[in-house]
Amino acid sequence: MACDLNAIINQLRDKGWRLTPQRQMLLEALHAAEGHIDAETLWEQMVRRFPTISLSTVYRTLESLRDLGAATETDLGLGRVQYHLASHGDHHHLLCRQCGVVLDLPSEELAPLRQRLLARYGFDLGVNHLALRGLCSGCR
Amino acid sequence: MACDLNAIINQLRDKGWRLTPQRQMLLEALHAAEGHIDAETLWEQMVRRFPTISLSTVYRTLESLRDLGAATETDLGLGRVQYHLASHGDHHHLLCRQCGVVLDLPSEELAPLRQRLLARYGFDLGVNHLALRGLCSGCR
DNA sequence: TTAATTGCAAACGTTTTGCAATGGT
DNA sequence: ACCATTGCAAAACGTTTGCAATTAA
Repeated sequence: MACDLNAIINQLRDKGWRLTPQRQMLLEALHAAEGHIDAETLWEQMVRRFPTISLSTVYRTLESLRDLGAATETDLGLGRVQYHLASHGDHHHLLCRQCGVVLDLPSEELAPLRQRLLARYGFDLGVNHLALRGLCSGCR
Repeated sequence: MACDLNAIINQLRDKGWRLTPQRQMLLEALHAAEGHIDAETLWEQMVRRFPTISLSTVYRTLESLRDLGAATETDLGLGRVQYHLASHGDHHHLLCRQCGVVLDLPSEELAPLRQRLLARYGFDLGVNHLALRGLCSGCR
């Protein structure tokens, strides 16, 4: 909610961020998305209320949010890279190859796999961003 | 080996495929790659022996091999989509976010996770193509 | 005041497409 | 001979960048 966003904004300000109307609106739209959203869709939503905002500003703002740790970037292998607020927490994605729906999967669900990959392959699986493709319950 | 490739070629021919020199060479190069390779790298290898081959032919041939089930397409979230022969078998990919190395992971390693996702989310995880990002043993 | 940020337009890298010419079957 | 396939050039796509103008601090 609002307090959530204000906390994020204050953190960003502490890191020297300038809060422009464009950035404020982008944060609101990103928060309202309540999940992953791509740069162009975000821009389409913002341009309705702020007709002069440019797509490059959206891209640059998302990049900067990512660098500051406030947003997370996920390439699900669809055409466009997805973003969400880091405050949404670590999670992976279940991606239906039929209908395209994207479900969030809590990080903990992959704990056993992480342990196994570490023990057997010395591979330290990331706790975020994974795109697991398959068929959702509706499409099976 | 050769018999492997010939079997594939015969299968494709049965489906009405025309075996052009370009296609034969692409299949050889794809086989020689012994793993994932992207369209442009494939083209760079082929153009040395066949200077007039075009990149669009490589793309179109890979697309057609994919549609016929002879090749598998994997978007690892790197810039370029990767391909390998379907005869290489089902497997997933461990992708190091540091050094970029890609390790193959047998499908069976994900069997427990598949069962769990099916039971808990009704989600039928695919047996192929998964890109699991993390850190390889060398980079940890 | 001044350095960060913006909008625009142009560039980028990968992939796709239209079309006339070529070549397997 | 026929139609799938090819090479070329151009377009499409998502994304990044250079630059002069603007603006939050």
